[in-house]
Amino acid sequence: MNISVHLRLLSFLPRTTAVDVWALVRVCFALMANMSSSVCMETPHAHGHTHGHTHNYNPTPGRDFPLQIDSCVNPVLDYSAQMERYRSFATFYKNSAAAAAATPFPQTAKIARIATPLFPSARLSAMPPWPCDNAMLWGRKPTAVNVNGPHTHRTGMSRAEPVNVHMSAKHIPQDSALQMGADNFLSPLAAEQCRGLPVTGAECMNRLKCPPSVPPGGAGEADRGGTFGGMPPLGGLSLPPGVIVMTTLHSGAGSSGVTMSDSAFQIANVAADCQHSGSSCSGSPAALNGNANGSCSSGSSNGSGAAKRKRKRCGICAPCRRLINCGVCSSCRNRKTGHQICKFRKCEELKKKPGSTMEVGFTHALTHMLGESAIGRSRRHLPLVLLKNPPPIHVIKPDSNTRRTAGHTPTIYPEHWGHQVHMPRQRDVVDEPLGLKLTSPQPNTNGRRETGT
DNA sequence: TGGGACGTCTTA
DNA sequence: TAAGACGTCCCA
Repeated sequence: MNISVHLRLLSFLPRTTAVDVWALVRVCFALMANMSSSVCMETPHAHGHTHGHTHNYNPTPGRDFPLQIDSCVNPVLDYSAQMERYRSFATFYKNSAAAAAATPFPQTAKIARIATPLFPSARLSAMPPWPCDNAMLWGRKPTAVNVNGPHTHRTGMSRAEPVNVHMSAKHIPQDSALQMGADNFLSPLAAEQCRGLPVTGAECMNRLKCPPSVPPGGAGEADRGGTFGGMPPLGGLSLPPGVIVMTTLHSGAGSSGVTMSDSAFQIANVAADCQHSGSSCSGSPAALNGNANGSCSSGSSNGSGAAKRKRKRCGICAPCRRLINCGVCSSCRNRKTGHQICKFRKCEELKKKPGSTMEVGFTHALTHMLGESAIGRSRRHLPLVLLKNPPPIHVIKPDSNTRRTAGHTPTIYPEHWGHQVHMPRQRDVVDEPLGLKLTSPQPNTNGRRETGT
């Protein structure tokens, strides 16, 4: 589907004013910009050609609608093709893992290789196959789009060529198509705000683009099949299937608000857990870390020597929100023996030693903000918005092909894409933030054998 | 009961 | 110090 198609449709309408036409054009452009690359801003009739191609288009009702439908399907075809490409590359990486392990490879290069989108085209062009995922995190500058001119060709785009309006979308190089889609959709402001934020591009896009009036759990991203607001679910080449879009309290574009949203939610979790688990915490921020120095105790793990509870993923940090195993890191390769989560999904909080978490800083901040030790007291002392409106997690229900076997988070390999996945249960996020159950140093009950391997 | 994942120790 | 290995926890 492309703009020209809509303009063709407009040709069937009664005569409208130029202003009306371009108002509709802008609407169509806003809706379709992220879906296709076959963009030509001319109306199909009688326009002066200053560019190199001509339009031999005579709309015939009843004959042209199949063409229009075909144009609508093209993005879906591209999507399937992208998924097929991804699976092939996933297979490639999987098969070549052994060879890669045997070959000396600089660590930085290895990380870069893993962290880079698996699509070669995306690597080459710094453009992921879905425009809204990690795109902005790669520092790609969106291209300004001028849709106001009556004869605007999008030849000013960075790498896009002039595209014939009659060219089917599937004949267009995918890079160009995707680039155009993303660039049309993103504003420079959005890119700047997303850059550097510890969020995925998808989430950033939601934060930036979702209107504040969209109620959590309503007609949100999940209901639209993972597409962004304002985009039709079919053909919206936005997110790979299974990627869950997490929205936050703040729908505004302020980066500070975004950061504060996550942080505040984490604080809320900490405080909530203290009360929820029947624990009693002192007002000391250190207690909130749940480390041995804290005075937070609970019924299940008191300081007298109860079993040390494992910390759990915070569910908030970027790695936690990453849902798909890279499949190529050592943890993924040695999953059976390593028993470790993908390195890129390892919770940032779990990477830290207990007691060196960020809650201390935010606890202080919140304490100062509220004028009292809210964390050490009760949920009643938390900002009401945090209690009544925790950041919603839109969970896409897994289909029948996606098993839920893990105790924590399902492992999603690239080859599982195409099925929908879901996030760690909300209870993991809300009820058991990291560290709170840790009370005192315990003898090593886990650990390896006494004798080396 | 199977499997994901954390904690800790060992090794390079 | 990072990475790997493995016991153990935890959950469905």
